[in-house]
Amino acid sequence: MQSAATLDDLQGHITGLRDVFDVEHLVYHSVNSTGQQYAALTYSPAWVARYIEQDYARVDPVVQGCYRRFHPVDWRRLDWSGKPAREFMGEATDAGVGRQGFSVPIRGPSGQFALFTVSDRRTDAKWEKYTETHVRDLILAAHFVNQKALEIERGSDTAAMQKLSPREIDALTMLAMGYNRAQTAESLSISEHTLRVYIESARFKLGASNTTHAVARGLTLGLLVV
Amino acid sequence: MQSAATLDDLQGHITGLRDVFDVEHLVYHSVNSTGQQYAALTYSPAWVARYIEQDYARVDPVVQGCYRRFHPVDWRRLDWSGKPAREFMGEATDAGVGRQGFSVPIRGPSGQFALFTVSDRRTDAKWEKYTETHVRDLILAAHFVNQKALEIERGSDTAAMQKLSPREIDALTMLAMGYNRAQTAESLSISEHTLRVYIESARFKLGASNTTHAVARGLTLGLLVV
DNA sequence: CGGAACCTCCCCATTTTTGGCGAATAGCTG
DNA sequence: CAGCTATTCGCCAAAAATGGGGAGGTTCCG
Repeated sequence: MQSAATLDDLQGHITGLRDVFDVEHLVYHSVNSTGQQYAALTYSPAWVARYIEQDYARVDPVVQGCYRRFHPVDWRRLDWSGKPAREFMGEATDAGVGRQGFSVPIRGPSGQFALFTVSDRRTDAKWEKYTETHVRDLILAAHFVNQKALEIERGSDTAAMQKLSPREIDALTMLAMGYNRAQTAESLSISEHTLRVYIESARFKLGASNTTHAVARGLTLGLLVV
Repeated sequence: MQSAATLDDLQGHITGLRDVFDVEHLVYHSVNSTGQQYAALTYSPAWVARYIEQDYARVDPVVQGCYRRFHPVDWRRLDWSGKPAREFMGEATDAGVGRQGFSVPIRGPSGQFALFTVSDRRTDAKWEKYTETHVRDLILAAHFVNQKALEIERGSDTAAMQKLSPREIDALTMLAMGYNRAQTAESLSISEHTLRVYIESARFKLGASNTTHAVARGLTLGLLVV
């Protein structure tokens, strides 16, 4: 695997940027459409292991909050109410994660989602000032790091990217909008059987086992615009 | 509709930024998960009408290319081969769209996708230089404009954002991965009947007419992480 | 403490989707 | 021009999903 070397490069960027940005921790975490995820970060390995083992991503307000948000966000503006979230925060601070944090969500095609985060223990006032003056640079740094990260896996999913024919896209798009076969066929003015051919060829191209899977893959691969 | 006023604001930002960036045309175009789209741009109304009427988004290499790309991209690096693309380019240049262009794709939660574009008629050499020196500012401007754009529709889809229960997410996620009901139920260690309850309640919450629709909505709303 | 939301289990009838056969026309590309 | 892909049509039987009922337990928030 030559990806090991470049993942190290990414880690190098991360630690380098931490010093540049003068923060305690800096994290880049990415999940692509195939579920593969990798991260480069400065947290302790113990905390990372714990986080994965406990599947804390499901609880972590930073992940949950950023996943449905466009703008970069200060951790204080997230929803920390709820028992699991509060417990999580307790453990996190014990593990050395700063109480202050700022995260930039990044989205790519194929449903890729990444998070670029800085965290620290400054006081509220200082942190406020810090984020204000660094938002722009943090956004650009997030783009930069994500770019580097994408270079690691380039080739693997670009090559596998299948193209769908216009009719196949039409078909899957309507199915994704909730139409069933009969309605879709009527809308496209074709026989239901013809529609089946499209669905099946799309399924084949996408390596999907059924219609729902095909639609899901079409969406996450960015082939459909619903 | 009070959105008319703010859409004018957006248009104001666009024309303002065009002068700041010293380009012929500047375009912001956004599509959200519900299919609503709006744009603020400096192209001629005739060209815009033509574009919509002909559904050129399906052909336009800028749209198609950026939709499956993360990085900002120079138009020259896109794939202009293929008959429809070449015809489209001919019409576009006739309509006053510059031959040079640079587009920044922007993605938000809920499947939102927007495109921030500058276009001009500079020579290749000058354009090369121009983009090199302005990438950073263009990225930031794209974020800024998108932020303004999101403010227009804020409230409409934030309020409608339904939460799914953990089990509902589990269920839809596995279905999106291609598992059928039997396999999904087994994976989740529950009876198939129980699984149905989740699927149905998720369908209800999402206003979906069938499983495929529910999965599609879950994905485009950013509720599922496949 | 009481309501709300979540998780879990079951049956029957009907509708919808899928699997497995095959085949013809048109258009673009090498 | 040959070859490939896209588009379009059909039938039958099996498998899967949906609709419409009902019911008991836990957990959490106000």
